[in-house]
Amino acid sequence: MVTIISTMETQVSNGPSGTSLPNGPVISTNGSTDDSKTNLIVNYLPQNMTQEEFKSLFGSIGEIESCKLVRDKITGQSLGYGFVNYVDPNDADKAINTLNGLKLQTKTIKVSYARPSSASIRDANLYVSGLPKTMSQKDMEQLFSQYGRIITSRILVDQVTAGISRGVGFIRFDKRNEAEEAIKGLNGQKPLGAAEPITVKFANNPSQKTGQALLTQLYQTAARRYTGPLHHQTQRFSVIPSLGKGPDPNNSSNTILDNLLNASYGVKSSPALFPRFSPITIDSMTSLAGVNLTGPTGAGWCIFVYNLSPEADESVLWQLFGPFGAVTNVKVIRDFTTNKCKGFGFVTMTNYDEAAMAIASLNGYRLGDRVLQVSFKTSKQHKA
DNA sequence: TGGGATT
Repeated sequence: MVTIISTMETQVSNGPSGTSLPNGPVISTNGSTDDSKTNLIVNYLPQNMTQEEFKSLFGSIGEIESCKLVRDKITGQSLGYGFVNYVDPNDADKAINTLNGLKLQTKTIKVSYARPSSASIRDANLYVSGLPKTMSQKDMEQLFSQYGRIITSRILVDQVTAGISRGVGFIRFDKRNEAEEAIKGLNGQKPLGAAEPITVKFANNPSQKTGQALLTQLYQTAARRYTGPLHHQTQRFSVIPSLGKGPDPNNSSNTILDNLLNASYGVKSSPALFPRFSPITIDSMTSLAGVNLTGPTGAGWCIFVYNLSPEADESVLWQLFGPFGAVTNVKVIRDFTTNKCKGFGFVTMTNYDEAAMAIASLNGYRLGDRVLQVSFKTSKQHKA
């Protein structure tokens, strides 16, 4: 079996249709609301992200009218995408600008305006095989674009051959009838200069997954939850979040973090540095150091982040901690009058191993001209 | 011959 470690993909602008309108919900003459400027679709969400985490992430931008993580009807498993409808169109715009491209675990999420829901846009995804290995994603799009508007395209590439095309890809059209026309026109045809004909057919639906495949997926999801991130994940993506105003991931000043991550990511946990939560640990820590470790109090593991800049906002914390695992909440503590960050914040993570990995990796991390201090949140019981 | 975009 060949492991897919990366893919190439386009980002098609999905902007709201029509002319610009004043803020707030727009009521049309037939009574339906026009949510084209407030309703977003979010793609490539991590498989284990919950509805609550989803809402927390997008709620950090502004007031949400409604949001939904789409799940499989039968298994309840996340389908990896969801919808967020904001009250204010400005917040929808802000969400696209600040959260599109955010790295969460093994995924890079995509945030764009949702197209109006309609039967005509369903089942418009095509599976293409037999592509010449030299054909780029752009070439493929050019070939298919004569049949309609392309929403996404992707060519699968192989790890061992350093990103060489596997001759297999996907094309999603805006409309199903466009996809049908593309099949009629291109299935069994040789692209210009190609030796072999390509195969074009409708792609399988996620809900058409076999029972066996679902079991495999469930097993892998469960295994990942308990053994920590897979080693190959460090190769798929830079685990160092690329922050617009932060340090350059390619800059050598981050080599300490690089090494820490590369050393840490293949292992299950760092028990010597971060002993697992247990009553004995709490007792000894409390009595010896006058410090209480915060346990998994239903909400998860609370992490204290110190030395943030006055301009820091919630999205910085999402960007820093999101790649390490499930984050349920982030909070920047601000001065009441100036609304500037007071230099610290909190992050809540669901799983101990992921929280420990985030702390081990981000404590001492240089964010701009500041060095972060990151630890489990403690509460001083007795002042020395 | 296979990722995950329409509630």
